[in-house]
Amino acid sequence: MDMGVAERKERHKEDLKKDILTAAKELFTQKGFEATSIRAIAEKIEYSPATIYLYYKDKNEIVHALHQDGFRLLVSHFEVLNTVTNPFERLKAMGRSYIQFAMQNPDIYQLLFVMKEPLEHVANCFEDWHEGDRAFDILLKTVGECQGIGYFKDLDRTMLSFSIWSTMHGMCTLRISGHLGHVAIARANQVDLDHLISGAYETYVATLEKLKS
Amino acid sequence: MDMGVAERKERHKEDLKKDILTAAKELFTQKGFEATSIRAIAEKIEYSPATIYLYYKDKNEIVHALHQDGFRLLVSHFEVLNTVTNPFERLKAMGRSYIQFAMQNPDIYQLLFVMKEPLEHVANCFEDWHEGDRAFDILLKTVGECQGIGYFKDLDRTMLSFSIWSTMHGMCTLRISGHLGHVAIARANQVDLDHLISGAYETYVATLEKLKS
DNA sequence: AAGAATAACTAAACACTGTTCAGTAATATT
DNA sequence: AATATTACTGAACAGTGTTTAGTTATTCTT
Repeated sequence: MDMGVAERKERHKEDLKKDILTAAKELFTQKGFEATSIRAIAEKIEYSPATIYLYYKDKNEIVHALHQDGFRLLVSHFEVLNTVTNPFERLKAMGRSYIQFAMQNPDIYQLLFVMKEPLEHVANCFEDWHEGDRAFDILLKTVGECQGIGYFKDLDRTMLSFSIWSTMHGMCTLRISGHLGHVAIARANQVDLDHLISGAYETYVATLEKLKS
Repeated sequence: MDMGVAERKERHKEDLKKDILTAAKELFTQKGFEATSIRAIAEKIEYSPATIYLYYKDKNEIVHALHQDGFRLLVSHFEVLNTVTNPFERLKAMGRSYIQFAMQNPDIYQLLFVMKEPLEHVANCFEDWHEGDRAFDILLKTVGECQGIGYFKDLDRTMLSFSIWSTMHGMCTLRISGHLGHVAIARANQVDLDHLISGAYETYVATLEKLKS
């Protein structure tokens, strides 16, 4: 087999691998996660279900691949914020970006931060999940810089970062899972949940604002 | 059929309905949620799978029934705290209770606050979910009382309550889902995740503490 | 007490799911 | 042209939630 043909075939194989991924991503975000079957993905790319297993050993491996994509997307959201020089302003913008990311891509958000399966897959692979760590590193660094200009003076940087992340994550998951909506509707406080979320976020920001010495 | 026999049969039916529930609860907390099948529940109570559908129309209806139990358990955790007179101390204790509840009953916690299915079932039923609202009402009331003694003066009570709930929920879910562990291990900061959680919580409490005018 | 009605229960099936494996068809190498 | 390799798939396995037709067992009526 001459070199050109080998390359073409290799390219085709990688194309197909990507096709599976994009088909999966589309179905996941459309139908939701549990509702997407290997058979449905196979049908979308017009191959047999068994073929998918030649490119991904598991359904989890597919999820894991999307995982990496998702994190790259999130981190790219954050990287725009480097233009904001004031670290506290940057921290506030990060929070808003985080919420925005979760609201715009609820299924991907769940994939990254709620589902256990891809995480277990990562645990066996060691190698990656670097993307995920980088996102947290950005938060850690920003909190550190905030401390540099007088915020959060006597608080542990790591603990505070976890606490902030938890608040963001809690807001996003309560919104996505529908539990926030349920409590809100029961109270008829606020029908527009996006306003409720941003209201709660602004209130949280207000509490952080007061932590300047 | 005389009255005594009718009662006995009725009693037996309700017993069986409860037996299904306790079997389901046991399996859920043991094997996890997704891993528990109707067939497994049926085998545990030594009945046919089809019998379960005579007592519960859905798997979701079973989940929903456990839902109510779970909320009662959570609220009972909170009711002990009525002995704490200082509202801010009570709020702090509530947070700790909430975390403790989630750590001791991770599957029930997920059932109450993460899973969508039982929530959708509630949406069709209207009637209940009162238990869930009561839990949030307790938080709302406590935050209000804190404002009465000078805390959170210029903050919206409802928004702050949502924010606090989000923080608690975020900590618990990140812990339960394993995502907290993953980031922590990658940093080798803290192997004991329970210490990490309580550390993050204490840091959060410290931020709230400073919001007294 | 015998027959009709009702209630409780279940075997078996349906339409799914993820996954595996033997086997086929197409391509490349010798 | 014959062989080896690669890409792919049909069919099956073991499992899922759920439904339905049918079988017992119990109760009511005559």
